[in-house]
Amino acid sequence: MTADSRRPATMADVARMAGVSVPTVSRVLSGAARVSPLKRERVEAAISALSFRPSAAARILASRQPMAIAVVAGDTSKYGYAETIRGIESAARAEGYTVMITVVESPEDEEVDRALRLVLTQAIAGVVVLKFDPPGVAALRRMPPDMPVVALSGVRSIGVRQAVLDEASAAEELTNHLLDLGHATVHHVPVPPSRREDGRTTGWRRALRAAGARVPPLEAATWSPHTARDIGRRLAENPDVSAVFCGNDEIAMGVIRGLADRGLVTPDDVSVVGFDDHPLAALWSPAITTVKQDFLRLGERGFALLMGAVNGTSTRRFSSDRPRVVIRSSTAPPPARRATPRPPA
Amino acid sequence: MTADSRRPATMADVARMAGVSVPTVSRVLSGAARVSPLKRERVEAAISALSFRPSAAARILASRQPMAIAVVAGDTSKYGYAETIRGIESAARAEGYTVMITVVESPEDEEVDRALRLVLTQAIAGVVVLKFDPPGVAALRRMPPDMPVVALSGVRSIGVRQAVLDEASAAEELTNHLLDLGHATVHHVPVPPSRREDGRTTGWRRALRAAGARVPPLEAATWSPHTARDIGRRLAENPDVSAVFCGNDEIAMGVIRGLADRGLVTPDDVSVVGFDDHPLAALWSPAITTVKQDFLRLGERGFALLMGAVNGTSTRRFSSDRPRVVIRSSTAPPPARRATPRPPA
DNA sequence: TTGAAAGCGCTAACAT
DNA sequence: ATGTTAGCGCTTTCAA
Repeated sequence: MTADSRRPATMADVARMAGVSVPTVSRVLSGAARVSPLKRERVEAAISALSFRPSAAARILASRQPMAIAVVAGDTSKYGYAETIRGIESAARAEGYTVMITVVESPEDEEVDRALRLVLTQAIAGVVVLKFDPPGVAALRRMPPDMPVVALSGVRSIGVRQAVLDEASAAEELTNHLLDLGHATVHHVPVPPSRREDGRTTGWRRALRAAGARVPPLEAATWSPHTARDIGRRLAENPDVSAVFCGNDEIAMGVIRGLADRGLVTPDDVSVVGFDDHPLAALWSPAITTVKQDFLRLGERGFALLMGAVNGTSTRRFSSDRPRVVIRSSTAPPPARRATPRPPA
Repeated sequence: MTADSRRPATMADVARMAGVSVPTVSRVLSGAARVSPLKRERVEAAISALSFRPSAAARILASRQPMAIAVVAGDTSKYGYAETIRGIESAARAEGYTVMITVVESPEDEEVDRALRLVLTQAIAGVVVLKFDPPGVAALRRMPPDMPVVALSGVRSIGVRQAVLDEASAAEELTNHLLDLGHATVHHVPVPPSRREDGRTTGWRRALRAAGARVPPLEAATWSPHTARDIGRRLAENPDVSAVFCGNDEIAMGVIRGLADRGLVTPDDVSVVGFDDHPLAALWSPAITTVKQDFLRLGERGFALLMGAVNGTSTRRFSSDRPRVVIRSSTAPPPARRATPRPPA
């Protein structure tokens, strides 16, 4: 008479126990249709007596409405990525959606397809791609055309539904801040490159060109601040360097430290700026002039765009936000004559 | 004759096009049973011609094997959390599992249940709970007993399958390092509290007691390093303070900065240690003495434990790892007489 | 090696 | 307001 207790309870079990039909149980659960108080009560009693939890797979199969979305990203734990994901998750949760995360480790087709297969094999309503790096770009390119997709990134591109942070404009403004202080030019240490030049570098170059300033060669960094420290030491040897625009705040911290290793003080000898407004940027000594990127909102905007596409409630394909320059203590006018670097220990 | 192109292709479409039965298509896809090369080839051709992607919901319904797990956490973007999640995701991906993330914002039953309902309503094989904070503890408590669960945390507790980092032992060792340098006692700024005292605080207290040192009152911090900075300024006023054990590296950075605001130099005037080995801890000035926590491996170990439970391949319920003290430049013997703090500006 | 038949547990359409 | 009837798109017996 009683259901096998090794097997999870089904709606049929609940219906039997409550003396109603299966659809009535479904109605109680969804709250969509009216059910008489008596039956509703009996159903609820049966549900908790049996610890019934509805099967997501069956629900999705019958209703064709997956209540999950996927996020595809080249990384999840670096500051900007983690914050963006947090924004997506919180917006999704507010709408009753769950977020699946899959990392794409490299831009090679094989690796991208393997990661995408994992995701596309799940029951999802759509995908948000973090197009911050080559794996993200590659993943976006290989998404099936019938899947609702939103790309999140720092530069506008064509053809995709996307939410962006206009990094180029902010980078231009930041570079101009340094030029306005009197620096003859601004050196640049970009974040590890996407295939295309990123918005930060584009904005920097645009500002220098517009000001007729010399455009110095790029210094290639990695995501590790320790590499940036080495770069800082190297920049210290170059007397032309009086201002450095770093691709993000962690790189700026490394560069400042590297300059300090050679006896150069920021901002007295060399001004340094970062990007992102990392939570520790304001705490650094000196506090770092940077650009505040609202990654949390980027994630929220991305999710909203995706929902518009999924529900057909909106045909908006684009959402842009302008990051804000935050001036702190790591920038100052260039010194009359820059200190000579202390030789390596 | 041809399938409605508005509707995604199903296995039946593929079977029809390839001139085989539906189960044969299924066999080709799963690779489980042998299929004649000819039919296999025709099936594969049909699959790509129709851009067929199998329905996850249907597969899970029929096979009862969800290829996803859920992660429940009080936060996702703070360093330890993000790294742990990264470890879970990469281990999961290697086994063909996808990871769903849901945040529990507060420990109140209502909020916890709302978040859990979201997760338990999805097709998942099991759950990993990040039991680092009160929401995590609450979530764990309210998980249904029939769901495979693994808890990840810094202290061992009973009854749950869990992977832990033995924070108490490491904290004790770290505190002893300071006592061995000659400090009369060690002040403590814990991370925001779980209901129970965390392992870091426990280890600190244990070391002081064992050494017969005075146990100073706790300084309540928040997750923000700026609060920690205020605490640093306050500690500067107290001449008894010669060594400070901070609950994590970000708090240590704040405290160091706050002490510096009052003219006190680390480690000359006051030694400061952190916890976690945040990527920026080594770059800070001075480089911070801390405890390296391998969150990435914690996540991997947690996933492995969960798989053991899900597949019944292993009955292991516990996995422990001992974090490692990393001595850098923020600790030194106490000064003969500590400098007097510079008055607030 | 292959196909036919029978579900998996739910929702939706329809009838009452 | 409620029950009956049909699927949703797969996997899994079972026969052949």
